[in-house]
Amino acid sequence: MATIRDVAKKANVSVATVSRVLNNKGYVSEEAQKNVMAAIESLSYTPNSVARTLYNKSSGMIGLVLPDITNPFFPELARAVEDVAHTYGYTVVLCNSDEEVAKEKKYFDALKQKYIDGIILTTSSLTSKDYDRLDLPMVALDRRIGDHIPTVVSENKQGACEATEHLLAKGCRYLAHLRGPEGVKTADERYKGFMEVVEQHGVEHVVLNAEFQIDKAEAVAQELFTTYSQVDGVFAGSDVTAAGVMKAAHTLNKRIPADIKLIGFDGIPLGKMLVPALSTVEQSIYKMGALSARLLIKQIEKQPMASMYYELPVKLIARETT
Amino acid sequence: MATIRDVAKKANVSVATVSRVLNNKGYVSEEAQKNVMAAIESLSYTPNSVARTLYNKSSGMIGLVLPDITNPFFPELARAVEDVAHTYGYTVVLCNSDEEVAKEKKYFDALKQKYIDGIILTTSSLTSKDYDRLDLPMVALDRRIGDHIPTVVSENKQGACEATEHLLAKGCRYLAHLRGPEGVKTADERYKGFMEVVEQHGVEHVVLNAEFQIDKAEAVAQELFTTYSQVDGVFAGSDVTAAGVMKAAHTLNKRIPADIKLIGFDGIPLGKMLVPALSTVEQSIYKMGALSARLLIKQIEKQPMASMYYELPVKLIARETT
DNA sequence: CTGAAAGCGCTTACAG
DNA sequence: CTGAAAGCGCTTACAG
Repeated sequence: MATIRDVAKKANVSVATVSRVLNNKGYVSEEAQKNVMAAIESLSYTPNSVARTLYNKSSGMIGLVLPDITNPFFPELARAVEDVAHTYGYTVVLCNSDEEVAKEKKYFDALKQKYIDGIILTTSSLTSKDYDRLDLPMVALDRRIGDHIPTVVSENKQGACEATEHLLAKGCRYLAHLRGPEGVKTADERYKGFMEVVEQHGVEHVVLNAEFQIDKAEAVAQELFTTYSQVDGVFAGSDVTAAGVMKAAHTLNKRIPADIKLIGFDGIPLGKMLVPALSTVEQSIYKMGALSARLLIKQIEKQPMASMYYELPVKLIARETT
Repeated sequence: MATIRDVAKKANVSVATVSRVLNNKGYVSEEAQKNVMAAIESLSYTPNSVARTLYNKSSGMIGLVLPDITNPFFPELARAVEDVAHTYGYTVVLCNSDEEVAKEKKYFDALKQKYIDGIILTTSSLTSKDYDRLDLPMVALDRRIGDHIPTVVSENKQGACEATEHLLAKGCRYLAHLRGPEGVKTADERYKGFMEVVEQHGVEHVVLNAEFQIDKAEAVAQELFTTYSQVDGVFAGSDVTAAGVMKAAHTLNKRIPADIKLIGFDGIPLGKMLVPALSTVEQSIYKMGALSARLLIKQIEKQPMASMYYELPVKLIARETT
């Protein structure tokens, strides 16, 4: 591959002026400019980005740290991040942390070493201080890490309220909520929304923990339907959880929506594929990812951010399970 | 961050000997070694990988180019690639090409610029020559690009034969195949397997193109069930296709498996979540990804490869739809 | 407007 | 066994 030296030689100028035209910085005579352009063209030269990175301490790469790309919530998020990054000329490094502290730290070290420009976090295994120590532009996506880190989440509580109201509107009188893991902010918010509505309406209810996992959800739902046979409406903490509920209902010969109404949360593609199609509270997953990427790039490029905290609206989608 | 200079100063040696202990290369006296180690420790020094990359022309990064991470076949593949890469100390750059020539080329330029060490391709928009010109270690995953590029695929034809035989064994007498896009090797192979079995058994059949897309599959299946009401067995070219078939059956009040038996292909998590659970031909997706990554790293590190072509076995999983 | 030089943080012949 | 020096391919003060 041609280097800046080759171009300089061919254009009969110094490497400094080649660099100047490359970066559009400093004075360059029209003639020099023309010669350099021609030389670049004829050598089909492209500047070596590693050399640039070494000097500038900026790599044009951003890290996307998530628990597991295999979880159906993340591919769309990753896609959005990558799309935005790509249009702004950034490259995305993918990191599956499995929420393990050691793995996350190892990734951070490696990324920092590579002069990564910033990181989007959908995990929060480490403490707020650990993240601060990184001293890197960051965005917290679907998580909250601290007030000083720009954050993008959905209106989880609001969505949970709407889902619960929806079940009541459909005539349910005994509600169950299969919540996500305690301590995970999104799960906690959804739980709060559910509780607020059932308490306000004084409706009977039961809450069980399904950890956002399908197998766990299926097992918990089996138990639920056996122990609380009066339950006629289920708010699942996620669409994957809801899929588990549907399997359990099927095994126990409970009909959805005839015997039990069911609504999920997330709006992942899965919901549409299920039969009957799953009612859900749809998050703007792509928008969340795209916004995070834009916020990160703004930080990197030292542009002002309008706000440090974005809560994106959710949308109730009534399909066939309610 | 501390540099090699700082370490050298602190250890009272030259940067050359620090580099020697860092790389475990060349002679270093025990004492020097000890001093350097201590200095590294006390400064918590880690070598700057960008500087290393610049000199070595090797970045420790590999590119994963796929059409769209949002397609449920790819997350597990990406996860496997990332896991293996990570254990060997490599970092993965994610690229969604949408099968667009221009995008793919742009990615390649950017990756090459960054001294990427190798690329795993699950796309094949460009010509074989374009790939050769890259002059980079490569592996073709779930695609075939050329004989000189190591390739990892599944036994697609064999799996299709088994799926078709399975439908026949379950008593089906009029089979339909909803195939994937023509020209895509995996889809073609599955089609061939289907045809081989139906012709051999002289069983009535019809083939329609569903492009591996759920909406398309649903529409095509609706048409299928209306036009060919005798069809009692469907081999869907992918699990996503099968999900579309299930939706169409539901709308038209065809019962699965009572009226129509259905089997998919891929073994993605979706299949287990459907009700009834989807019978399918399971590919070892994770293994394919892991093997590709290992093959790529072998090439990068100039180790011998046992073979240029790997066809991994598939497994028929009879669940509730047959 | 332009070039020589130093520097980004490493590695590796080359002498000694 | 060790260090001074050149070089990987850029960028940017600094003189002129």
